[in-house]
Amino acid sequence: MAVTLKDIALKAGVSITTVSRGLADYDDVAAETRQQIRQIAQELGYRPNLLARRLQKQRTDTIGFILPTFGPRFSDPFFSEFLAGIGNETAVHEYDLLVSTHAPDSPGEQQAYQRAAQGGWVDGLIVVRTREDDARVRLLHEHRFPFVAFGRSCCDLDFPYVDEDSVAGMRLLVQHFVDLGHRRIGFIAPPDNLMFGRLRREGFLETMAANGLEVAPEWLVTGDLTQRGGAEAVGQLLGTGLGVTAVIASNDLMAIGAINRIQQHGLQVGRDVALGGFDDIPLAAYTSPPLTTIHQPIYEIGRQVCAMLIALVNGLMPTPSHILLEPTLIIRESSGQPLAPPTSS
Amino acid sequence: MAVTLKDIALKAGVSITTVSRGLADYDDVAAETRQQIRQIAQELGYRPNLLARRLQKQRTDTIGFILPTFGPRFSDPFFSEFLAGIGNETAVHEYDLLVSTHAPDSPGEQQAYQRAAQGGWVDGLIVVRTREDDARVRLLHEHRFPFVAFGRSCCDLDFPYVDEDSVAGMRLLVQHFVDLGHRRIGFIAPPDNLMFGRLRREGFLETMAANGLEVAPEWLVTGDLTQRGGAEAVGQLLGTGLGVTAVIASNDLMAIGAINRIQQHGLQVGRDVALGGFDDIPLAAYTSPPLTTIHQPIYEIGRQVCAMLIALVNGLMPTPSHILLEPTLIIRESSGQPLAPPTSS
DNA sequence: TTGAAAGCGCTAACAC
DNA sequence: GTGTTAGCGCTTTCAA
Repeated sequence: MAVTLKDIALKAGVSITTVSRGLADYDDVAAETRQQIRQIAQELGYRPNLLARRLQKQRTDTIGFILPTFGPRFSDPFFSEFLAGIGNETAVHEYDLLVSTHAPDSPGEQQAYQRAAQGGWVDGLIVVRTREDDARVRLLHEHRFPFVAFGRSCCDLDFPYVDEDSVAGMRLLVQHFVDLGHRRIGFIAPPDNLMFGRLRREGFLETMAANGLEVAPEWLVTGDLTQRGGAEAVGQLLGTGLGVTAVIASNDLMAIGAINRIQQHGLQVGRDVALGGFDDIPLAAYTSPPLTTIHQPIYEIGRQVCAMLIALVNGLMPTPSHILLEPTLIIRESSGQPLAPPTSS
Repeated sequence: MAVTLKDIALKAGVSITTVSRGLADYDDVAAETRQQIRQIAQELGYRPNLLARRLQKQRTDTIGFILPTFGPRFSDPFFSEFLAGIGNETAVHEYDLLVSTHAPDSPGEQQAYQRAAQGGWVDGLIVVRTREDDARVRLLHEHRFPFVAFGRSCCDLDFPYVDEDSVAGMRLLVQHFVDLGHRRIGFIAPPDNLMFGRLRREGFLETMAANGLEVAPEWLVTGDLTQRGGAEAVGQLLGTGLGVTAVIASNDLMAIGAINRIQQHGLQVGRDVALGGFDDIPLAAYTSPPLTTIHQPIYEIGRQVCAMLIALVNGLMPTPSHILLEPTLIIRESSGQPLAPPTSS
């Protein structure tokens, strides 16, 4: 079927070894022979069998990315942006990228990481959406399998990561709303087991406290990071007449869901309710009203994580190996105008 | 390093073959031996080396997906949705998914397909965004390499595909605007070399003609399918005072860019200008105003294409092998209310 | 400068 | 039931 070294060797009347060396630009093969070998390889349309080569070389030039997905789909623009970063970086280094999806903390996920770490068909892994105590991180660390994480985790372990400073980001966002005059601010929190979930929640509470503001327990609702989750959460926040004047969603996707639901309540985002998101996904600028949010260079993070990993599998410990990015506040219309000072009634 | 069959064989005092068979549940190995083998494998934490297995079996249980990207990134929600479909389907069949990105019609792309078709490290390929005369399709067809396309192409070749009926979709959309009373309709066309580009354009022109409506050449602007492209195109359409009352963007991403630009012109989408998109990406329902568009079950298409491909690499010609999906019209607010009949001045 | 031989880790035909 | 042998396609000592 496919053309192999053997075919070329036969046709050229030399040994397989020589062909191999000729094509690999070894310096110890006669220029003439090399010439001829190349010629024939060209004619026959030879392509090396990568599996064979990889088996022999014991490296795959492939990195793996196992996407944690809730539910049957992972159509999260955040990941799509992140994946773009990884994908382009792998391309630059002529690596392949193996993608698969598994529900977080599922047996399937566990197994996938096992397979990856020991099956020898990827050289390294990218771990995203770290959990507070992350079995994946522990597993890979234990096997000394190369990986780079987006997000911190398991604080007792040392491993390379890139992370955004969630606490700082949330501080910017909350302070923005406080400065606009808001005192009663609702928070759509991420699931608590996610590392960034805990940090964003902390950032929120911390900044509220720093401003001497109370947070009633009912103002804190957890959402599942999807649009639907955001809609439901904001529904809870609005439905019961809690009287919050602003809502912070802990990611843009939930914020987008929230916009929709708020409008269904007959309210206008940015006028009746101020709203903020987090991530600055590409579409955040195109919602209506455009979303005030915290910018993360998602694409860039993907690129960087991937570059670090490739360095790592090549035996170079990337420096620095712990990167913490400073987020920035992007003010758009969803956060509205400064509130009139409350009438003293 | 990694535990191999040999290690187990040594420890169990049997041959490598027996171990292999024991673990593979062959029926011709003594229950007792099998028991012991499994036991030891377990203890040692054995994981089969997939490369070796694949090299031997001459199949990789991996399918490839080469994403055509303009520019350095591919953060297109359409693809992210599509990828979700593929990803989940591969998972169901326990296949791996290899993803890479290349600029359309670039040498890199060409090479990637060559490698894939002959490098033996994927069993089949998914081709998307078919071009009218598609080098990729020709190449794969020529090599008899298994692939399934999303989109038709090269009409002289027979290959399995799933496609949406672009002409029918555009007909629905245009007719909707005509029925609302619009007569001067601008069109943001897709690049013409894309198969669906030609078809959507045809659908537009055809339906306009069927309604006896002129299309001034200036009402046709080509965009590059991105938000920015949509914004620029609509800018052209509005800036020169062409007086179109409605604009149809040939995909949602451009429509979203258009919304933005229209607002910058001080106009309101759905009131001053009617706007339509195409694809119904998940965010189309969340723009402001929500987007009237043509629905394609993107996730489902991804799933289906992938399922067909997996059937194909397993030697089953999928039936039917040509699927044409009927799109549906989703009316949201961006297309606005019926126009008042023009005053007869 | 070239070839023979071994081996990467696994599976499978064939013998015993 | 189990072992021997061969081989997937390639790279890489080691001799010639």
